[in-house]
Amino acid sequence: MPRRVSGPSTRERLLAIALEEFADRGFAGAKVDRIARRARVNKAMLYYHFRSKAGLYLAILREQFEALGEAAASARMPDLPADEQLSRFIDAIAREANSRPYFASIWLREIAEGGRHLDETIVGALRRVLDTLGAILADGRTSGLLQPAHPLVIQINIVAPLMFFSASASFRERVRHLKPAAFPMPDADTMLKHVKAATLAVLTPSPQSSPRPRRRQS
Amino acid sequence: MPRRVSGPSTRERLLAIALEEFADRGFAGAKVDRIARRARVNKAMLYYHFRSKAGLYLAILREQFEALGEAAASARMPDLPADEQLSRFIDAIAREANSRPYFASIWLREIAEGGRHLDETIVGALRRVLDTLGAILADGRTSGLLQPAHPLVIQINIVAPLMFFSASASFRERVRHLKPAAFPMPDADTMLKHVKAATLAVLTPSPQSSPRPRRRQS
DNA sequence: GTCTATATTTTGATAGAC
DNA sequence: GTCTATCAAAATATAGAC
Repeated sequence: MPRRVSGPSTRERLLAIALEEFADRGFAGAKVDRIARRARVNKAMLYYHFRSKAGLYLAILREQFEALGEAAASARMPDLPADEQLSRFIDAIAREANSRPYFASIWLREIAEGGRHLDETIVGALRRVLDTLGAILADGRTSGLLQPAHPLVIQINIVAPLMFFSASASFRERVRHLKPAAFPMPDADTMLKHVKAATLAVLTPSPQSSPRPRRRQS
Repeated sequence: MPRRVSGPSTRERLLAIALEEFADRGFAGAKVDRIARRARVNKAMLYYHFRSKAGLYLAILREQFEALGEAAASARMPDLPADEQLSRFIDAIAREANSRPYFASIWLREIAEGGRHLDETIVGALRRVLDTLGAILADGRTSGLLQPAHPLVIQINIVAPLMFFSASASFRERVRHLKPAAFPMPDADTMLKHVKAATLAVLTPSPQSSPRPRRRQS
């Protein structure tokens, strides 16, 4: 990887623009010519660096999902109370969705595609997310802070709203101009707070339950 | 619309197959030739009935989202307690996702596409869903059964997990064979129950709050 | 309503010079 | 690493006979 003084390398420019294109148009909808043109890179260079359109897409998927796995794993701190770890976990997912504006669309598209482009590396990253959450929930169960629950169900209840919200930003904007709603549009932070509140609300044992651990109320 | 004794018309066969193709591959990924071949219909007939690939897709989108709007609206019954209406609303969305296996993918894809293919008819159907939920939440606020909340936030918290779960069925199946998880995969009903529980849990006033309406606990 | 044949464009990919 | 030129396949769409 030659480091230049002259800004992002062609490889990096390709990755950046391709991310946008794949997110906005999907794998089939994105066009190699367009990516190369927008990145101001000769099309042949795309094939030189990534061998094929699929290779380019895979490079992007790997980068995105590995970052996700990493972020999720960093939420786990066995010494913290489980509910706090859970809150960190949700923050981490939300941070990915908000700081990487194209990530949510990519994820939604891959779900719809049945994960056709996700190789073992990426499945591993996703598994890492799920395992992290599983460990946090196990902590909560042990300490009595959280009720037992199915990790995948909880994960979907966290991930789906955050991704859906993030990916639908442009659509909401369009509709806001076309057919304004009766109420103002919520922002990302409102959404995040609600996901947290909902997740903790179901997982927190009801006050009259057995060990009655003291919970602060938000 | 000529009614035959000989089974589904070519138009209906095209719609059915195209729904699958668009859901599995997206608008750009679906191919007109393939749709025609799979539907055992001459390709020219596709253009005869729908004028273009986009026309065919739009017909499908309209049908799917109008059914959704209808289903959602039927959940509203002003005489029922708001929490019960809310439960019916969630059931209605889940029923659409489960009885129309391709609907969830279509929805996720359109979100990712920024709603590029959604015309005013469809935006209207989506608005109908949101308005229905808004009315139910307003009921709940009036009666004190539900805490005030942003309709769009609640809707996303209901819709996104259900669609995500439904659309990811094939992916989960693939992963189950490839890298089995430590726990069994949840089914659609488990997911639905959790979405309901989470939604009601956040929206139900905490016991020590002002009007203290009696809530049954599940 | 249905089919054959075909026009036209787009698209992913590469050869080969520099 | 970079660029020009170009290929071969695929894909949307239509003309026109029946």
